[in-house]
Amino acid sequence: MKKLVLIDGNSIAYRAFFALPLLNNDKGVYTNAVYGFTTMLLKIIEEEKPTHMLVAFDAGKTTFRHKTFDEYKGGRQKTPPELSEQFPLVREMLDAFNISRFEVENYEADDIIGTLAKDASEKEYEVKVYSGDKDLLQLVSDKVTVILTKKGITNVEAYDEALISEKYGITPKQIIDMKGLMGDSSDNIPGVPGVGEKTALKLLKEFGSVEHVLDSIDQVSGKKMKEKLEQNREQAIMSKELATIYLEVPFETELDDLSFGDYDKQKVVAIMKELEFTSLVTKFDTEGAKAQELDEITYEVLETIEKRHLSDEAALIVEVLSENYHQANIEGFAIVNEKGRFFIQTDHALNSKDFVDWLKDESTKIAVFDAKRAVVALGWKGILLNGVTFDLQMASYLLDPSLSSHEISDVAKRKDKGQVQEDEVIYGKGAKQKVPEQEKVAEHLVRKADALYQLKPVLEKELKDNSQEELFRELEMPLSIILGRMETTGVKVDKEQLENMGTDLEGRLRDLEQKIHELAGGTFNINSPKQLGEVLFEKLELPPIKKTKTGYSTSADVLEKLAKDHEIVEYILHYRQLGKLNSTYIEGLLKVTKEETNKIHTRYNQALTQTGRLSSTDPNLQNIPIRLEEGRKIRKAFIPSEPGWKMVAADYSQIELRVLAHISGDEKLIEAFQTDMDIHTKTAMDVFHVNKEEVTSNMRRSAKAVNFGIVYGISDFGLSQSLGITRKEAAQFIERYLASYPKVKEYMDNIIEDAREKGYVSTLLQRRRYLPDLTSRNFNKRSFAERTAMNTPIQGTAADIIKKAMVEMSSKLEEENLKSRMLLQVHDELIFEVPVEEMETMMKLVPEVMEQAVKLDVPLKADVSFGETWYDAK
DNA sequence: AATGGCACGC
DNA sequence: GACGTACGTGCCATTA
Repeated sequence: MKKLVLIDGNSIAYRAFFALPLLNNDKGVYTNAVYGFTTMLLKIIEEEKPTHMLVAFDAGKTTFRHKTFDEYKGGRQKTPPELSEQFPLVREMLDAFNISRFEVENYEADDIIGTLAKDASEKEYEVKVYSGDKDLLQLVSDKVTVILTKKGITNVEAYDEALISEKYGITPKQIIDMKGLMGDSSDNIPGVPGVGEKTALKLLKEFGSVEHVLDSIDQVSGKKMKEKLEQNREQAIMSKELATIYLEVPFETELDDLSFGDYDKQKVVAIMKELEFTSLVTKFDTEGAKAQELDEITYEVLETIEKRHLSDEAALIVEVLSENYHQANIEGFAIVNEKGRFFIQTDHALNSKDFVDWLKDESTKIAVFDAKRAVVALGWKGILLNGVTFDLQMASYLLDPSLSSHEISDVAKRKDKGQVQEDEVIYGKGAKQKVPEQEKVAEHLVRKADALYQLKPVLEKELKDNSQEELFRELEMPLSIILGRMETTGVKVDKEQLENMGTDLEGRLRDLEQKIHELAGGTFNINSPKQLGEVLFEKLELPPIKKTKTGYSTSADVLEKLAKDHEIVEYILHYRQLGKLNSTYIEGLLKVTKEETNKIHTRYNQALTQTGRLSSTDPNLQNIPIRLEEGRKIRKAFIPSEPGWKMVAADYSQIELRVLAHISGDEKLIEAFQTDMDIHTKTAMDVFHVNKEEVTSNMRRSAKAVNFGIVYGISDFGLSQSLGITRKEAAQFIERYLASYPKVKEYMDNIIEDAREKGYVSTLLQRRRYLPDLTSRNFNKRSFAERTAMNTPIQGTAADIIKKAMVEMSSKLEEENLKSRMLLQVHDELIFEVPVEEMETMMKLVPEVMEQAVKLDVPLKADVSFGETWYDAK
C-alpha cells in the first residue's frame, strides 16, 4: 500500500529549536533545529517507511485568513534569528534526502497538508501527518493519522479517531468547533471569552457544533454563559472559520511527484558532517549507506607470490576482522609497492616462502595500519613480522589524539589521498557482520594498502613538522611491538583460586540478598537501581539525596549518607561490593581465561586516550581491585606461568607530582622530593602552615585530595565531592595550595596562556593535545579546557616516562639474555614474571631502569617488590 | 543494540 | 545566573 507522510515543517522546526539546547558547529552556525529535524526525519523514514513524502512550510506573512481577521496570528513572538537562519539548512537537508517540500503563497502549511491528505485518502493512501499543532487533529479519519510531538522531538503521540474520542469525547471534525468556541491564543483566534477547553467540550457534547450551540442558546445552562455566547455570536463563527483547514489549495503538484526513496546518501552524510552531526552520521552510515561510487583501481590477485612482487618498501594490509585479534582469522593480505598492487589469499600467502621470509626480514620498511594487531595475529600463527616502520593508526593518533577515528578510510578522506570505503560498508557490523565474496574483499584491501602507501609520506612529514618523529619512531613504534609481546605472553591465572572465591562470594551474596529482602519486606532486584530506588525512597521513605535523570540516585556516596537511617543500607553497600567482585572480576576473568593454558591475554589500546596513557580491554587488567582487602584478594589468582618463578611488581612513587615539580621548577616541591618526604604530609604542612608534628590525619587527607586533584585536573566541584566539603571551601583549598607553591601557580597560568596561543599543549616527549575550547564562550567548556591544559602535560609526561622505561626494559632483557618477562602495565606500575635465578638482578634492574628513564630536576623513585602472586608483590 | 547507572583502577 | 564538571572499561537493567 502507498503511504504518504506529510510534515508540518515550521512546526517541527520550532519544536526542535525549543526542545534542544542551542548547539552550534565550530563555524558558529546554529544547528539545534536542523539537528532535531533531521533526527525526526530519520526516525520517520525508519519507522514509517513512506512511499511518498512532503514537508510543507508556511509562506510569507499574510494568508487568506488575514482577510477574514486581520489580527490573525497577531501578537506572535518574532521567530528568533537563531532559528530563522536554520531554515535554509533544513531545506538543504530535505533536498539531500530528495524529499519534496513546498510552500504556497497565501496559504499555511496546514492547508497544504489538509489538501494533500484529503486527496491521498481518496486515492486509498495511508496518510500520516507530523506536527506539533493540535489544529491538525481535525484531519484525522480512518485513512489519516496525525502524530503530534509530545515532549522533546522524538517523543510523539499518534492520534486516530479512537484516541481523539477517548481524550476529548468528540469527533475529529468537531476539533474545529472546539477552537471556534475556545479560541487559540497562539494564533490569536479569539473564540468566546470565558469559554475554555472544558466548557467547549461540554457544549459540543450537548449540541454538536458551534452553529447548533448558537441556535440553541436558550437551552444552555447558566445565565452568564448565555450572555457571553449571545454577545460573541459572530466572533465564534469567525473563529471557527479561521480554525478550519482549507482543503482546496490550488497547486500543480500531483501525488506521484511526492514519491520518496531514492536519494544520495553521500550528500546527506556530507551535510551532516558539515554540521558536525557525528552521532547521526555513524547511525546513518551503518544503516543504509550504499557503496559510494569510486574510481576504478587496478590490481593483481596473486596465487603464488614471489620475490619479483616484493620490495623493501611497501604498504601492507593484514586484514584481521575480529575486534579481538588474539588467535584470530586473517581474511587476506594486500601489498602496494613500486611494483604494483597485489591481493593474496591468506593460505596462499602463508604458504609462500618468499612472502613469509619477506615478512620476517628486519631490513624492510613496511607501512601498516595497527602494527600490534598485525604482528600479534601473525605471531599466533607462528609467522614473524619484523620490518614494520610505520603505523598509520599510531601516526594519526600522535598527530591528534582527539580525532574520533584513525581508520584508514577516515584518514584518507581527511588528507584526500586514495579512495577507501569504511570497513563497516564492506563487512557490516554487529550480528550482521560477514565477509563478502573475495573480489570485494580483494578490492577493499588493495584500496586500503594503496591509501596507506600514499598517506605514509604525508603523515611522516607532519610528524616531522611537529617534532614528533622521535616520539613516533623511538617510543611508540617500538612500544607497540613490546606491548604485542606482553599481550601474547599473557598472564597465568589460578582458575581454582578464582572459582573458590566465586563459590564463596555467591554464598555470601545469597545471604545478603535474603537479609536485604527481609529488611525491605519483599523481594526485588537489588541490581536494579530503579527497583532499589523505589524500595529505599518510597517504601522505606528514606530521604532521596540526589536524583539522576531517570530517577533516584542510589550511588555509593548517597547510600553512605543513608546508612545511619536504616540498617538495610549497609547490607546493600556490601551486596554491591561483592556483586561487583563476582560479576566483573571472578566471572569476567574466568570467561576470558584461555582453556588450554589458563592464561589471560588482554589487549592494550595504544591509540586511544587523550593523555597518552594506555588502556586495556578484554579483559581490562588496569582496574583489578586493590583498595579494599576483599577485592585485593583477586590478585592472588595472578600467578607466574612457570614453576618456581615469582611475580615482581614495580611502581613509580608520585610520578605525576614529581613531573609537576620538574616542569614548574617549584623549589619547595623539588626539595620535598629530593629529601624523599611524604608528599601529602609536606603539602599539608605548606597549605596549613604547620610543622610536621602538627599535621593531623585530616589535614593529610585533605592535602592528599588536593594533590589528587592536581594530578587528575579535577574542578573545585570534584574536590568538594571527594572531601565532602562545599564547593567554596574546595576552591579556597586550591587557592591556598597555589599560594603555597607560587611556581606551580605560575606554571598553571603560563600553560593556559601558552596553550591558547598555540592551540595545544605538549608533554616532555612532544605528545600533543589540542584544546580548541580554551577560547570557548561557554564557561564550562572553557574551564574544562583550562584544567586539561594544566593536567595533560603532567599526566602525559608521566605516560611518556613509563613508556620509555618499558622500551628500555625490553632492550635490557634482550641484551642481558634474561628469561624474565614483562607482563602488564598499569599506568605507573610494571609487572614481571621472573625465574628465581634472575630475582636479584631484576629487583635491582627494574627500578633502576624506571628511575633512569628520563632525567628530571627531581629524582624519580620506583618501589619494587615480589611474591608468589601479584597479591604478594606488594 | 543502545543507553543509563554504577563501580573499579589510576 | 546556569551550565556540569579527571579518564577508561565493564557489568547489569532497561528500553527501543
